[in-house]
Amino acid sequence: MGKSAGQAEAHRQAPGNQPKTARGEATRKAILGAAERVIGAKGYNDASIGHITSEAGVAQGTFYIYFKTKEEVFSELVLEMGRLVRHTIAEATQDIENRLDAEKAGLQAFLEFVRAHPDLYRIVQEALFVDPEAYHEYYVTFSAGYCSGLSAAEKAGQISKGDVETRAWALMGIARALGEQLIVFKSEKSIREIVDTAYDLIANGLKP
Amino acid sequence: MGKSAGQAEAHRQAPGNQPKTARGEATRKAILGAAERVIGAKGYNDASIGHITSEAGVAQGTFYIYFKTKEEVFSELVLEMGRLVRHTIAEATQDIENRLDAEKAGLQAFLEFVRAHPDLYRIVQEALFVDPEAYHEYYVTFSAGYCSGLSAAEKAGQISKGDVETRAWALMGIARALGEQLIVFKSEKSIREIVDTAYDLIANGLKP
DNA sequence: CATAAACATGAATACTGATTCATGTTTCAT
DNA sequence: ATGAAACATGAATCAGTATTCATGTTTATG
Repeated sequence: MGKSAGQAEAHRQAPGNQPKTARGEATRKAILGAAERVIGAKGYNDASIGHITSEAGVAQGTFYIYFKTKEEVFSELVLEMGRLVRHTIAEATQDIENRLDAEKAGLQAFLEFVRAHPDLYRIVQEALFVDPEAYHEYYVTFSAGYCSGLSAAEKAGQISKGDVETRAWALMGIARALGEQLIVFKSEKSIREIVDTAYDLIANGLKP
Repeated sequence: MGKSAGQAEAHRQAPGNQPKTARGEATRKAILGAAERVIGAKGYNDASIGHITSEAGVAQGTFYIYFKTKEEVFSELVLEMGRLVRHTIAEATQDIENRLDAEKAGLQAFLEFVRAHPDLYRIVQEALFVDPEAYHEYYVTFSAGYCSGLSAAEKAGQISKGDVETRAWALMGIARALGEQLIVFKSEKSIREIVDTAYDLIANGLKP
């Protein structure tokens, strides 16, 4: 059907333009990286195309060769962030049999990721206002994975019974809040300490 | 020293202008209420002063009699929200001796509040980008109260030992995520169900 | 090399929306 | 009642910035 369909990753809307040479590829990457830094630092609205292109070292018009609108780079950033986080956590937990251990390793990987990419983190938060659809996709996808993991663990008797969906949201909420404490509130605690405390809460609860 | 200092509530920066008659008071309230609805619905950036004043039924210039800038109404909304939430939770938990019971009642009150005021909820989220200082104050104040509550409970042997600060953030994270699930992701679960599941997690953890 | 496609430029366009201001109207104290 | 302060108006100002476009430059390819 028609022209060859480019890479394997298919999304909604046609992107502004896929680069067709190495030069184009590099420029597009430069713009995307600049957008990540600038939007992460100043927020979506204060990050002008001018800022982004000058950070990328290209002219203003060049932006529109690769992205249809300002919102489009933003969406792409959010999507990329989602893939990256899922990949990071999956990798950190892939050969851990026990769910509780996986929970701990996953939380640690997440917090380390967040500390390493504070910009991307803020971008996801801002997506709720700039691109609600992307925000939804981010969390829904995440939640779905979480739910099936919890179901399996429940069946295997590794964790107690309980509504998996609510539990998934609660656990995501813990991770998110601890990540936020780390980067927005600049906590100086070590990730190790945080994870140990959180794990104890997740595994055993507060009961004496 | 100088003129009488108005009401008891002192904040940073001088406000645009405190009204001095009943008429002014009413107008100011109308604008604040309109701002809550409009900003809550459209977000900070898409909510223009024109929208807000027309929703309030006053002329555009009237806005600036009571608020110095657009950001100032926003700040005020965030501050108000903080007081309201704390008040709601304090009231719901005031004569509960046991910390775990208080946790449950507090979560329930919070979720009910959030469901009743979805606009105010989104506004606090957006504060991270529009007015980081107000955002900080919101969560830091909250966290401080939480920490002292947990410390006391720990000393009284009502809950197990553990770093109170991390625990406080984790618990706030649970509440926030469940609130978000409720209004942003339009969950249809009853608050009762959610609270029961979350309470079990908080009290007993996931261990089988 | 030649030539078309891809890529790059940055000035010009177009529009939005916060804030100001000169001018009324209402309220209050005397 | 009357002058001053408080309140209200909405058109005009002013600035920022997303997007377009006419014009070059580079790259791939026969």
